[in-house]
Amino acid sequence: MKPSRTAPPAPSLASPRPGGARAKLLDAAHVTVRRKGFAATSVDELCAVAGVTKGAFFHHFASKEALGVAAAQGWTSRAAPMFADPPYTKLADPLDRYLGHIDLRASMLEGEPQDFTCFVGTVVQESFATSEPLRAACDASISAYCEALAVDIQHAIDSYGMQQGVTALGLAEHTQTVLQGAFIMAKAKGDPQIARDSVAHLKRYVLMLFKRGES
Amino acid sequence: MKPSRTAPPAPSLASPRPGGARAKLLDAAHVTVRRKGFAATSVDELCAVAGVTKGAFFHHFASKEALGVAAAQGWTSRAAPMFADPPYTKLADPLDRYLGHIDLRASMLEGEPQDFTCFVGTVVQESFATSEPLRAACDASISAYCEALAVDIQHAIDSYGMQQGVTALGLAEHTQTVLQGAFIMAKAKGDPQIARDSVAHLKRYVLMLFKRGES
DNA sequence: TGACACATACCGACCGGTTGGTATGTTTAT
DNA sequence: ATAAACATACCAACCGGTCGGTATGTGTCA
Repeated sequence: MKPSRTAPPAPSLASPRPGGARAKLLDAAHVTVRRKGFAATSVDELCAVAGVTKGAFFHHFASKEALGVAAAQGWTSRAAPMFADPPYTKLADPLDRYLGHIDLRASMLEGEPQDFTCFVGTVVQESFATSEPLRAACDASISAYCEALAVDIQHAIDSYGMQQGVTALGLAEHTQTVLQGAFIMAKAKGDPQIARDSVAHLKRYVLMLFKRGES
Repeated sequence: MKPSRTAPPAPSLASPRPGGARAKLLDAAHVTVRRKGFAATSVDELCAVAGVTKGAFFHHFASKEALGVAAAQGWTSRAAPMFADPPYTKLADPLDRYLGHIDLRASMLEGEPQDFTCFVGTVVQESFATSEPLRAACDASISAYCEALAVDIQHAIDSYGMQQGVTALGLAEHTQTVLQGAFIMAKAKGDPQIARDSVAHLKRYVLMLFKRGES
């Protein structure tokens, strides 16, 4: 609430040093919050995981909520290379690029849920009604993902055609919906297999929509 | 942790009185936890919402975790009438019954997210790695839903046939996956429209799978 | 070059309030 | 009467956040 005492508590916007306390706290949040949730993760624990002190925490972030907002923004940048780097992005057919992305997401569903699930999906579920800044930051991250994915889908629709009522952004959002739901199912079962199965259903749907599937 | 002092703290299993403190606390948990999450909901707040005292709370539940387990079990019973009562359950065609259920779930996606989202989905996301009893109770509730839904789907498959790789239980689980994901998206956007859109995609998929849809 | 002014990064003891949980007394239905 | 159902009072641990302080740059002017 208060604008703090003498020094503004978010000064390192121009210097996101890789080994600095700020970056280490953001990493610690991505790891710890995905395992325990946001509310159940204390500032002290975040500091312990990051190997910094509480003084450093409140030097870089005005509050725990502000750390959450910054971590949500950082999650988007962390996920960005997933769209730029992989080999399937070089494919000529935009539908192949979309399908390649779905395959990539399916292949990531391995190991422990806390290692493949989504930081912003976890946070928004707890905070949507209690913290508008957190909700908005998580929404921005999810929306950025959907909009990036919608580009290839739109190109695929332009090439292959599409039935009424299906839009590129809508299909991208449905893709994200299935992934978020798959994370919850994997957490409930303690096994990522059920998540892979749902992504397989999604791929089958996409193939049928674009009339590439058979039977 | 400790097995408690003199009186066992869960004595009212044989007397689930409708107006009793136990039932009121379970209701309060369903309402409050869906809005704020499990960890962020304190025992004091639960008691205040239920209109009972802390003494009553720990008379009926050995711990906050035990309340969560009981509330997850209670969520299943609370959702049960949704499968037994509605008019579509009287339809002769099992596929119509499945589609009727999807329509019902879509029609429920209105108002504030905290009023239509899933208690066990919310809880399991926070607790899957930190409380095995909670995770198991949420898993049991979700699995019961999927198995109930799979009955009609299996009948539909028996009538209409199905391509390889698609099972009744798998499709029921995918249905649940889309719903859980839709809840998260609605929370992020603060608007249930995106959730309804995803359920529409699910229905289109089911229609195509059973070759009832066109183009 | 060097010294002064100032900003940034970080430390860790400390604070008041809240937390889940306990101990014990009182009411109520059988 | 008696046991379950509830209320009151309380506690130690932990919570997010604040505090005064230090160490290390970094720009500036002589």
